[in-house]
Amino acid sequence: MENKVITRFAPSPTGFMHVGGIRTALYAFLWAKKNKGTFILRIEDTDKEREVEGSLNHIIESLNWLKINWNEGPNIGGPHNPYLQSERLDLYKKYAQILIDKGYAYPDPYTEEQVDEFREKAELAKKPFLYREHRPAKFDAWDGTKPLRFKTPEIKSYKWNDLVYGDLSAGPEALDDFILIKSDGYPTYNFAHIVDDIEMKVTHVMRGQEFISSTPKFLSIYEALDVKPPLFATLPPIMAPDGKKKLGKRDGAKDILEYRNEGYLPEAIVNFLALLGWNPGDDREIFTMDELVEAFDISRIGHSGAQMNLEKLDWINKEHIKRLSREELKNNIFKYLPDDLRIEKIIPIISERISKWEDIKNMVSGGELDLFYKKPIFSKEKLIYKNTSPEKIADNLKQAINALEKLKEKDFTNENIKNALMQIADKLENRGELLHPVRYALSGLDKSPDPFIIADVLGKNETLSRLQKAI
RNA sequence: GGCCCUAUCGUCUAACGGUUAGGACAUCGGCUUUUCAAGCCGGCAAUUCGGGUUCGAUUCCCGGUAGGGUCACCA
Repeated sequence: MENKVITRFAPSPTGFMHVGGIRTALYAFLWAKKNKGTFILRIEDTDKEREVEGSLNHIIESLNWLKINWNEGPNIGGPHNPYLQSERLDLYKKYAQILIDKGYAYPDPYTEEQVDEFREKAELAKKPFLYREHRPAKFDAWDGTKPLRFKTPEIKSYKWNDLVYGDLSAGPEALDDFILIKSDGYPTYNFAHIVDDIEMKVTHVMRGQEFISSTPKFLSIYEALDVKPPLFATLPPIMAPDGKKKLGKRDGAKDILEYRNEGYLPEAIVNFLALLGWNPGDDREIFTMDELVEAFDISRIGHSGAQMNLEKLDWINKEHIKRLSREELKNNIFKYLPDDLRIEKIIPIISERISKWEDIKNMVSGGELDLFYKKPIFSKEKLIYKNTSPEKIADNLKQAINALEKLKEKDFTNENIKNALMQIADKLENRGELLHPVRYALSGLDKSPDPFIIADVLGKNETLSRLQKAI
């Protein structure tokens, strides 16, 4: 099993998850699954300043909801315990010592203020800030109170291969003596993630485009440690709705769990995000998770940023709703109804009209379902179909009542009602002379489901009573 | 400012030198029909610009333009 694929998703617990992070997690997950490999969840909690309480649970809940399941990680453990970086500090110290021994790390002698000054100077001169230009001539021993910096072995240009972007390169200004261990004893991302990826034997690293420019730093660390780097797969950014910049929390990137609250199916979110930056190479658009695993391929990940398209998400969600079993539909729908007495009959009305569960709320209060929960209020004028006379309409309604009365209670079904009414309607000049007033009498709405299903749902008594009232 | 990445319908994208530039969402129109929704059929709609290379460029190269990223004791 030397070639086993191992991927990881390594969020920091600094708040909720949004689509960007989820998509990265999804791709790493899909790639591991496709190759029957391992998907690791690792928590990069090395910045205690930015840490947000409850984030870890939130991350776990979000991924669980979407069924992006990890083989190793917090709360389930694994061969590389623990999976919280804050609990792996000894390991980073060990690797830091290796670098110190090799002469590739040294304590930063400056104060933070001094470094800030260097930075401001560089900014003023419109030059990139490079700490290494201020690298001290000789180094003290590291006592742990100062930040430990990497001593870049060789300042050069890097070229490397990326599974998505192909050949990438960066100039020497991408290389610097960055901090390995902070003065608080915690490692930086730049260092910790490399140590962990080595220890956890990660084979494919997937992450956003924003890391391209720091890849030379990572490569120089791998070189200094004399370890072969993993394969890199860089993901294109997800853009804010205006398409102008990378989507971030500030641009309205939502907590992924909000989509759950609004009534999106996890399968739809996964499907949507999979297609945002990747395509299967054919015309398929609707995928289950298993189908995604099957179809996914790194080589078909795109290079350019993609904008969130909520309308498409609605459509995808709708398609997934269509594919639900009756039982699954019922389980999702009943929560939104005032009572579940009529749920069996109402399901078809709902399922073809909504794109997400939350839409049912609007159907119940003031929408197409309202008529089942209270008596309709209707106007005489609207009962009239086009130019038909009121007398004629009343007569038609009477015929309808007569026909429906003949139906036994248990035969009072959508189909039988339709047959009975259509028989009358077909004799008229216009079916609408009967069907419109019936529909309107039953619903009191300009827009509603068809009269047959309404009558079916209402039942015989209520149907006749409403028709009688209309006359 | 340096370095890096990107550029096909409004949006997501396909076409990896030769296609009437394809699909999907959205939109518009028609059919169906008692209204709405759904469904079916159809329309509109794109290769950022300028140079090359080539018999031939959406596709390869160079440049412009535009957008994005990055230059932290954040990840």
